[in-house]
Amino acid sequence: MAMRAQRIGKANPAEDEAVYQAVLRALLEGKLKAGTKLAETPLAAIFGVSRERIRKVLHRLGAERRLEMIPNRGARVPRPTLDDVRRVYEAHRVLEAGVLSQLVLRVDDLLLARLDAHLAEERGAAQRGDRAASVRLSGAFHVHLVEALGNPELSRMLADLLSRSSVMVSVYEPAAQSICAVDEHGAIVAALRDRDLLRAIAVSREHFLHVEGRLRLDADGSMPTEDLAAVFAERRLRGKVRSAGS
Amino acid sequence: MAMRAQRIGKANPAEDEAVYQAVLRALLEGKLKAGTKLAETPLAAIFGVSRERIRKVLHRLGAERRLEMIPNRGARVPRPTLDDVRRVYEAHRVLEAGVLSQLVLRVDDLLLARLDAHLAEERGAAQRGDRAASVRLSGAFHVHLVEALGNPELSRMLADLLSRSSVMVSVYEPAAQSICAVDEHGAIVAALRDRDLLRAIAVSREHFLHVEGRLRLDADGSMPTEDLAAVFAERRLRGKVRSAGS
DNA sequence: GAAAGAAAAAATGTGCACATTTGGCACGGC
DNA sequence: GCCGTGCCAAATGTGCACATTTTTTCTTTC
Repeated sequence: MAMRAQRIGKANPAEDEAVYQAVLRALLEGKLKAGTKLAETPLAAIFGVSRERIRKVLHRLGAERRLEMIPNRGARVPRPTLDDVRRVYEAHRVLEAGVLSQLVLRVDDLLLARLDAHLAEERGAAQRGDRAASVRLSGAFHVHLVEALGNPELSRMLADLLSRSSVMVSVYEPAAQSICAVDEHGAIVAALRDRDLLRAIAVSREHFLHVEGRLRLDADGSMPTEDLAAVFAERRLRGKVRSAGS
Repeated sequence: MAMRAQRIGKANPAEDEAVYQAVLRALLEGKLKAGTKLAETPLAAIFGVSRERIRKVLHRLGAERRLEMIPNRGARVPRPTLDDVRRVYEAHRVLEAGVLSQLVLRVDDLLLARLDAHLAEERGAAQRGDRAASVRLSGAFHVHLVEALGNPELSRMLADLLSRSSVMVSVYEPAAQSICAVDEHGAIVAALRDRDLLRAIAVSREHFLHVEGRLRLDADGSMPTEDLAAVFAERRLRGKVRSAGS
């Protein structure tokens, strides 16, 4: 050893993931407003990692359609149109209808019991007025439905749609994050219990249309950019910003 | 100038896509058998491009789940288990059920006419004994169904599943590529014409189960590797293999 | 004064050199 | 004879320097 002083940031296999998670969480939490430019150099300075690492993460997020990549022009937080959001919602609706059609063939008491337990949790959170838990559980209900099929492909497809729609919703539903009504979830479970596929699909469809109906275009004029350093302030890696040239 | 001799291949924006398409087509055509190691250095030599470019393409294919990436160990053509294939088929089945549930609400004469025309094409190909056309049209039927919804999200999800399943099928259904029976497709259209969702879903489900039933595990012992240079022989870029260090 | 052009600045894309990790192979001990 | 240990070769991962493209800004001209 003693061959080299200190290597600032070589071979840190977990760093990619850390940066990825940081940006992703900022996106999911709505900290990054639509239209924000995510330049490589500033981000590298903010996180204290090399530009190549930022670059890799940005392209990965672009491949996942979470960022809009334009060749030679970098990454931006997408500014979805209302139609874009509707399409994602419709995809979710269609996927859930398919899931129900499969699920109705294999409902058993165990599954129904689990769903009932989840509904109870949701009701509890709603009665407590715990908004954060309500939002979380509300999304989790649909995840539960898919995972009951035990098909990773389908679970991943839904997770993709969910995370993208939650990002989009932050544009169009600024203050009040969408909460699915517990009763509507209960109606889906009830239809499943009766093995009534047509009713389950109809209820699920109504449910989604109900949520979609709440979307508003008003927040479209949200400020396009902001201060990136502030957004990632507490997420910076390595404590300091690297010797940083100067 | 004269600062540097000749820059072999800098700034060739279409090269990424060319390599990507070449590897992807080799995968779809079954030229690359399951388990084949795709090392960066040999591929770079074969295509006559830099290793970074190969690297980027390989990682992209990995993100699309078309290659299996293991950190520090490179890329391999995935060796799907029979369960993996079944899961992809099930996902396709579930997605189509959802599509039908949406489609049944908006069938019109134009859509029915288009589907009928497609069925006629399929029958024609079958009667002519044109196997290649049959396979192509058979897959296209399901694409038609999704695209009737006009939702790019859903179309992309299906395209992903289709391309992955066709790769997988090449492992488990070596000689006879799966051809959907035209009659079964016709039954789906008939159910749509009657606006009978339950029947449409049931028929579609039967159809997929029928195709799945044909899968065989026999080809699992397919030779794990092969000669990469031969596979990509006609796809090489730049004619020659680069001045190559000397 | 405004529009068009050119030069400069900034940001993205790429090849290369090198670090790191992995896998194989030989050697030696039990 | 077999297993553990340690080196060696090969393949992957990463930072950096530089090329290219884009954007900004300053200058010039009508």
